[in-house]
Amino acid sequence: MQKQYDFKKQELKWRKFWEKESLYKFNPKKSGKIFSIDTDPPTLSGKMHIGHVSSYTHEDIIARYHRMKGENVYFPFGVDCNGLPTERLVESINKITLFEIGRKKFIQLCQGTIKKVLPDFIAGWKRVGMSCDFSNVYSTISQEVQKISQEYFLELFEQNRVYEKESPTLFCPFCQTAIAQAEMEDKEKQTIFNDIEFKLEDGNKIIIATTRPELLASCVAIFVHPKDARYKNLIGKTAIVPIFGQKVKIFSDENVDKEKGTGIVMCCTFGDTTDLDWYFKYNLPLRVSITKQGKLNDLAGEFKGLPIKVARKMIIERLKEKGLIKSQKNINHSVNIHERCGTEVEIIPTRQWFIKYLDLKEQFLKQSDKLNWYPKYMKIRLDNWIRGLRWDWCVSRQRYFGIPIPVWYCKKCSKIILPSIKDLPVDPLHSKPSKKCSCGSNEFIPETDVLDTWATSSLSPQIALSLVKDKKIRQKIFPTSLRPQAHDIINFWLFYTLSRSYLHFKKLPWKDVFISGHVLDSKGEKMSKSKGNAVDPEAILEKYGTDAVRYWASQAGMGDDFRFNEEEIQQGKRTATKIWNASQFALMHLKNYSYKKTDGKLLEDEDKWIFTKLNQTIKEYTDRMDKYEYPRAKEIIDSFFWKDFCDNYLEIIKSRAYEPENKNTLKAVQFTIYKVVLAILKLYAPFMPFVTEEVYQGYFQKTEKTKSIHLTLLPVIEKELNFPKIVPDFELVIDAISQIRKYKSENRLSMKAELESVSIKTKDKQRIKKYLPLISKLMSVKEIKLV
RNA sequence: GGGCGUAUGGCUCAGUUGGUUAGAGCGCUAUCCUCACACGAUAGAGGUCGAUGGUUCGAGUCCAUCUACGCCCACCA
Repeated sequence: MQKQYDFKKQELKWRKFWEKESLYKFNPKKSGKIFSIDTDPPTLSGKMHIGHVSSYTHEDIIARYHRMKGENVYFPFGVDCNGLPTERLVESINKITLFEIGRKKFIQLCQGTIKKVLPDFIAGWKRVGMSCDFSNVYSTISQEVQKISQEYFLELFEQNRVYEKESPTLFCPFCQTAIAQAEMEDKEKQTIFNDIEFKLEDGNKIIIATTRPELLASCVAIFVHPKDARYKNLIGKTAIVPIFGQKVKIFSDENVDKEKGTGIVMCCTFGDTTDLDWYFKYNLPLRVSITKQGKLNDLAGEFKGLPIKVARKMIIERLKEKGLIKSQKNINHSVNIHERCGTEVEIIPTRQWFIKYLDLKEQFLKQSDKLNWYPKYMKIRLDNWIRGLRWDWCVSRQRYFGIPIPVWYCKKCSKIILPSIKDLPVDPLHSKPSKKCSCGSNEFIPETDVLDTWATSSLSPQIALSLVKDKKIRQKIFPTSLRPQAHDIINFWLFYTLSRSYLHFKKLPWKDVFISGHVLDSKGEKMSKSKGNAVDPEAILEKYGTDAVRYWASQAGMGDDFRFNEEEIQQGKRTATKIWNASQFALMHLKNYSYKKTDGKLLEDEDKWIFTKLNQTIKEYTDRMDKYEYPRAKEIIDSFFWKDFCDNYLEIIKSRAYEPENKNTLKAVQFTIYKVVLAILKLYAPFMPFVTEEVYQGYFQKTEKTKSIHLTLLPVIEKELNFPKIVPDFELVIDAISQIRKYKSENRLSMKAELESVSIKTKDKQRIKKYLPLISKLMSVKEIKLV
């Protein structure tokens, strides 16, 4: 008999089988409650990482569980091919830059490259055993999705929720695009804190500390703290900015930190978000001295054209020449960088499109209240984020590869022209409005900006829905039952989807939200390519098999970051092997058995005991799974399978199975094995879909008829097979066996060594009596004395 | 600075509404090649539950304070 379960062969075999049979294809006609999942479309990147493996395993376990509960599971799959990450990928694969080949060619290249890499990319998700409907994968850049995204954009336009405005915007000079608040990250950087001397009109001098002297040309005001005794007399006076000479007023504001620098701060348009606040609060003049390219402009006079960092050096040099730098020190401070490229973010007034939602904070908070959060405490993160919002949602990006903003401007009267819905999707660059402008002009300027990726992925429930043709079913799918996602994008994807759903439907997009954590390295540190501690999922899957890796992943509870742990994967592999081995052994005794329900009446006490234990297991397992507590459910089935079934039940019934005293006792064993093994396989199936399928197909499929274990229903508690009274009696038996095992172990005897006589302690001499023959046979003891 | 979370044997984690000797797996030690499985079995050693104080007849489990770590947000002149 084969002693090793060959996972490699089996996993490939069953993956092919599932795909060929369209096992997970959504069937709108199937009866039963619909369980719909707003699957997170992974961002198209070269390869999946280990974090994907874990979070997608989590949602797949949930999906498989609900499918086996008899629900009609809608589990779509999509890939986010939109925007900057794809541009970057395409550039690196093709070893070109978009500037070299131009917009039109670049977009074509993107589309071509996506086609090429997508199948391999998706294959990763198939490999981890995802039970999505892969027959109908969406891409966020497809024509269909473009239509959806543009249509909802137009809807917001009609609601007066979309506007365009020249406004100070978070801008990435490297990516050449506006970005959203959520796209910023902090980074500690070393810089120089310069104490610079300013002259006052009255001839006095003040010292201002700044890390950004290159912005002197943009200085529009100076601030001190209203309660700073040192500078009370400065308030209201006028200072002269060195080098550039503009005169600026000195104000007082609570936001000034007295302890920082000299306690006097210059306000530039714009150095940071505080400057922005002051700009609006005190209605300060606008003096922009840096360009979108991150260079100084005309306002900077002789420094014009210099990149920010170079200009900083030059201006410091100039100040030094003039003796205006009083001191310098190195400090570490954190700056806002663009999370996609690491460039320091600037605030530059540009014309952008916004979705107006700042007025809806209260409503969003209410929506958050109504949502079922798993785990509960993640809600606070969203609420904090909503409360802290300061900007409307900037949805325009000055990028090439994305969904175009469906807008033209009349060349003559500048009016905004929208396409009609039936013409969507449109690319204003390559098409024209179907009608003349109301002013009579037939010439238009196309909008060249594209939509922010999140403006589209925030419609993921609608996108997923669009794959289903039947309208009635669509109504049942939305709001979806579940949104699974990781905690790092609560402020992005979760928030944006929730807000879009409110704007368009005044509804929650989902009933439940399930948040999963991150995978850390074995030391508990974040994995990253630069650190070199990232684990390659492919190598791990290759080494241990998918079931084993899923076993590891399923130890992470909701919301918890957890460590990569190769030992736990090994444990998963052992479990898969044990399932396979125990099944082979158990099923060996069913060779000439055909399952009959009436055999359930022939049960002996150990059979009744294992059935009762099974029922307890089913109950606890189901309770946990319903609350998305799959790690506990896994432990429950582990313990039942390994301890109760393998270590005890199978040992106890061996003699009955090998040398039965009569037909009935054998039938009872066979009946029990049949039902319990099948139940174990089913309970493990959401976690370890491959090995359970292998065993099911090798035996049970013939009798159960269902095409795959993954389409079967979970075992339920059968009243006629529940004998709670047996359990305490049998605990005595297990205890007695354990005592004899201990005696043999301590005396270095083999477990099969024969003993003349042994004494065991028991709580209840009367009740254990009837089991003494069983114990003595199992443990090869001639006489058992009760103490 | 605001918020959230976590701290239980060497490691990874359970411990539900406070109640008798704190659990599991891995690792470790010893024994057993027991006719499914040595990726196995049996047994054993090993924690007083981050710290301090409090509530209580009784606290890992509630309260307060503190410490360490992680994350989110703000600041970052």
